[in-house]
Amino acid sequence: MTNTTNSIAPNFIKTIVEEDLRAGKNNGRVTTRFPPEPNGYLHIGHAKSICLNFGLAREFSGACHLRFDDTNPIKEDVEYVESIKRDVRWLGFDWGDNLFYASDYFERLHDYAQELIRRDKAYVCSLSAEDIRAYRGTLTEPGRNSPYRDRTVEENLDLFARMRAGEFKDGEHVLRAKIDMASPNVSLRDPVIYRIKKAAHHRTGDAWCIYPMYDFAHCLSDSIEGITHSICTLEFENNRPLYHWFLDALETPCHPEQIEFARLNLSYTVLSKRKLIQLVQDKAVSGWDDPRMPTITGLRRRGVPPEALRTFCDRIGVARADSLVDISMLEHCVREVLNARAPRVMAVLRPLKVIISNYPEDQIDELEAPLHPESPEMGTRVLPFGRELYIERDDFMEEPPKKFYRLAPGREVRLRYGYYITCREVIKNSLGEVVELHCTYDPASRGGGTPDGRKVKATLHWVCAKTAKRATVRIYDHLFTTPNPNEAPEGKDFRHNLNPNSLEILESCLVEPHLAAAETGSRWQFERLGYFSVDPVDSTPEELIFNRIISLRDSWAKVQAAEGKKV
RNA sequence: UGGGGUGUCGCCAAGCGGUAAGGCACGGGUCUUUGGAAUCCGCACUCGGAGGUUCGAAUCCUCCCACCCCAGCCA
Repeated sequence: MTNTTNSIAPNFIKTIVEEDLRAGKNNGRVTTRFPPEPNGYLHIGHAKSICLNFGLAREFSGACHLRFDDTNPIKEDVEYVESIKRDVRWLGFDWGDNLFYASDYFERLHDYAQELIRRDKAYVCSLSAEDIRAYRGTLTEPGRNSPYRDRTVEENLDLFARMRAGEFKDGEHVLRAKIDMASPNVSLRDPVIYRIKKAAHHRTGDAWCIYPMYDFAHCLSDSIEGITHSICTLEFENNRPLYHWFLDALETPCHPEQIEFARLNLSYTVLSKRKLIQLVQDKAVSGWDDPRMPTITGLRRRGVPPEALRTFCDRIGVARADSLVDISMLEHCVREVLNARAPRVMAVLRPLKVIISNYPEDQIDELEAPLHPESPEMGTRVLPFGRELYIERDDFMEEPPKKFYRLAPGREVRLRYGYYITCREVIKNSLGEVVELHCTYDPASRGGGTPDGRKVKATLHWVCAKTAKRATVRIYDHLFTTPNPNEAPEGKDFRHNLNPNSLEILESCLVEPHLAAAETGSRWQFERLGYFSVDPVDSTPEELIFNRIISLRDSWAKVQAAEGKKV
């Protein structure tokens, strides 16, 4: 079940940490960091990294820093830093006092850059962006040295100072590390480490007009913070030699180890900030917190409990092979925690009126029903029963196929925690549509049992017409129709695979009165249907709006699908 | 076609020379006042392929194949 041992599942990174500890490395200290760039909202792929980094720190009594990698002011914004902090906290992790920003190190980073110049390991290059690209060579051909590569230390120092002073326009000069233009690893071909960007930074304002690049800032920030294990995703593997090059070229507080793992891919969705931001901008979704989004904020609004995300991250493991995790794995984790915790109530999404013809006109029977049959300590609620009820349209069929064992003409079923009813008459409108059922009930079956012990095949959920409350229910489906949305036909992109039916809004739902007091964000199981939560943004006590978090497993749907296939 | 990686069940993933864990999915049984839950059973003679080393190989060696990453003044 749930991982209560406070330890993360074994994986190769944990093994490395354990070996380092055994070898006495870093004086037995473990310090990790989660280093997001504040240029978008966090998604479930980040949750994997958060659980790994914070989980490691927790397990080995170390620390995990939250550090914003804010070296590109053009893309970044405080809105994102606030959302990231909120999401990490919501996931259940605490960075304590260890909240940092790469921008806090700008002065020190600048000093390191000057030192690199003094050691003749960096130079100011005045090639245009296009020329730098041309000089870099290709994957199969080496690059050529920049004509500015041999500037003197003094000249470089002077030029770099003037870059900082704002004497040049964007792109006029850059500072480059002097490494090897012939390296088969392209990232070592004199990478740019500082560029001029006359842009206001969300934290440093206009104090700077030169900003460090990732490769330079990241390893040094790690070192400044005393990080022991710098965990990142596989696409940074080519940058690892560079990570070490800077730390070896300078005198730094410590030399962390960079370890890469495979990023998460989830079926039927996309996990890339670029693509997610596109969905938001295109208005394909209502925003970053649209309950269909794989963002942390979207999942939270949907009603997914943070614990489900944690167990999910634990179960998918951490490895180096590219993979596409089946979304059913996530769905299983969500159902697992909700099954244990969500109180049970009844709601009818597509109502069909039922008249109990032998039930007294104005009588309301107040039944008592458990909020969770397997956890009696969760208490009970009062369930009113009257002459006029509503059941789910799908629970009645005039001409039932063999495997359908719900209500049908002449058939007897149980109303959950209510009575046994038998369908006597089907009322239709002029179009031939079923609009009402006349049934009779067995007064001896109150509560759902019967003295003679006779069995019924089905138990239906229902709601009492007189006391039910109207509600809107939003049914969510996968955002994309294909397991890997990135595989689109020629000339199309991932948006081609968007599911046009990912949201269905049902506005004439009826819920039992107990739900009238449902709190914002509270999660419920609507019996036989699924788990639902009160939408934190749009729901009001007068106008209840529920989000379907996830359906219940539905073996009847499987039967139908199988029958459909046979035909 | 340079360099760096990865290939174990439909999907994740353990395994690190001693004869293939676990989870999801799937199929079946039991139980059931949710066609839910719970529970039981089944589900890789085989580890990308071909050779080789060894008493013994998913694990070691050789070659081959497939896929991913890298040519931002993004991270």
